[in-house]
Amino acid sequence: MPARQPAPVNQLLAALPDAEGERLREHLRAVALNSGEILCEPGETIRHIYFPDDSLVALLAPVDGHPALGVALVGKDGMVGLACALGVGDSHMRALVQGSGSALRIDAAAFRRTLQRSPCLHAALQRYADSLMAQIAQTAACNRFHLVEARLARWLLMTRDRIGPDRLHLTHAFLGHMLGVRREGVTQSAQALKQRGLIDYRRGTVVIVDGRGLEAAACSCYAQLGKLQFSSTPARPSPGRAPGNAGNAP
Amino acid sequence: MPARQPAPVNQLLAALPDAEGERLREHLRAVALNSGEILCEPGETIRHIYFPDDSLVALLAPVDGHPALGVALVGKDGMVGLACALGVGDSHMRALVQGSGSALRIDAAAFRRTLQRSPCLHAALQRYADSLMAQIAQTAACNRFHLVEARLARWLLMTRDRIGPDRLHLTHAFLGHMLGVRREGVTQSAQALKQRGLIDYRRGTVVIVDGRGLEAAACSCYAQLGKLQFSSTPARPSPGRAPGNAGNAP
DNA sequence: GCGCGTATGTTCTCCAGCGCACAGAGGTGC
DNA sequence: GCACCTCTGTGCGCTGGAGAACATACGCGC
Repeated sequence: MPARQPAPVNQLLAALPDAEGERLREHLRAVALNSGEILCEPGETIRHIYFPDDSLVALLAPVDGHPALGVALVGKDGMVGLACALGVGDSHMRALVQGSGSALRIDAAAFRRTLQRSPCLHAALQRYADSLMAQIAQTAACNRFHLVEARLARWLLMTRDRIGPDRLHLTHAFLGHMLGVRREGVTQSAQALKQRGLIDYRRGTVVIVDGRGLEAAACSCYAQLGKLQFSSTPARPSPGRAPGNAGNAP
Repeated sequence: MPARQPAPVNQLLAALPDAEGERLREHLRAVALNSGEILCEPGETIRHIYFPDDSLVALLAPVDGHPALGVALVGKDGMVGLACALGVGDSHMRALVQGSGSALRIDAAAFRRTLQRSPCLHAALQRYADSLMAQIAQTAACNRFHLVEARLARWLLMTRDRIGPDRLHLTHAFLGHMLGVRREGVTQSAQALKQRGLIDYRRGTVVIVDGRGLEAAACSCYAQLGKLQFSSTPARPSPGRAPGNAGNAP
């Protein structure tokens, strides 16, 4: 079947009025992001802003000894380098490509200049900042209270929601880093989900078999965030709020 | 001894130029906040914005069964109701008063109107949003990796940094809610810190005896955030970055 | 179709923190 | 000074996940 046909385009950009969109697009350039690539390190000055299309970027919080913990996912619903939009030059987090794909990139300086003349973009990014904060806060609580299995299910669903297809390219070790647990813990939880027929996997690929079932296995944080995430960045400037899961029909 | 003498005033407001400050102050009204009071519930529309002076507000992330987890502290360095400043009407978090004291309050609608004519305030709030996000992300990682004792030390230090005096009014049970652990766990960790002469406590009051020692007992997240927190909202527009612990001399 | 690197499976011990139940010990109000 | 309530101390057994050390299995490249 032909994947990636619906031309997944970044929702923040898609929602812009023509004039602003045009102005921004002059500086945007399509780039390919490869899984494992690091776009930004904590403490580093932000040089580029990324608007993912079908790529997926994880935001990681650094901790002394440990490998950094995944606190948020940025896909076509968001952007990487938000701090720059908020007037802060340095990033506080590591931005790591979790899913290969394309994104639109813009130089930080050009972005800042353009942003000053783009009230709609500015407003959208502020709303996005709010939703990202909610996502991070929820993740904080989730990491504290929920078991690995539920958190794994949540992360898989969040990944799928942002890239589209049910086939994800992820290893257990990678997921372990995101969730802040050992690789073995991921393997065990994944096995449990597999045995229940919710997912399948094999050497670096995870397939979501039963999305509804996986949602049931995930912690309540998933439903909680689903609501927030999509209502804050509606693709169309229509009045009503979009329902939680749009475009994820089997 | 006369506490609260140095007239602690909210730093976000103090940094405003006269014109903007004046305009905002017309709508601000001093209110007393009492420990345990809830200023905002998740999902609720934000009605008032608070700029704490010597009061202290904790932001909590809600989770299904559990009591909500503390993800950030807002004192004289910040504001409660940030979502409103970002153009979002509803809060995603619970705002719970952790330390009694005074704050300046403004009606959400009036705040929004004033904000449109206050570029400096607007810029400051965007930077604050960024720093708050960093704080929440760090807390997420901290909760995942660090032991209760270190996290307790961090929370106490963060509390002190925002209210000034070394005497904090907190029960073990309350701290347990903030840290997402049992009250007994707090008791044990607090005992350990007490035996090492770092803190003392007794029936709802914690005293920081050895601040430097407590910093050593806290996890690296404290130092990490100290840098971020205070550099992003400097009280004076002087060039250099403020060092981590300013104004906490005994 | 062979070999090697990477991904996954398995087992064991250890421990921080949970849940529960109850025992003091300060304060407050009458 | 008595009753009462809230805060703190302590002792269980239990378990999710950490750490570590392997065994297997898949698949790419040559």
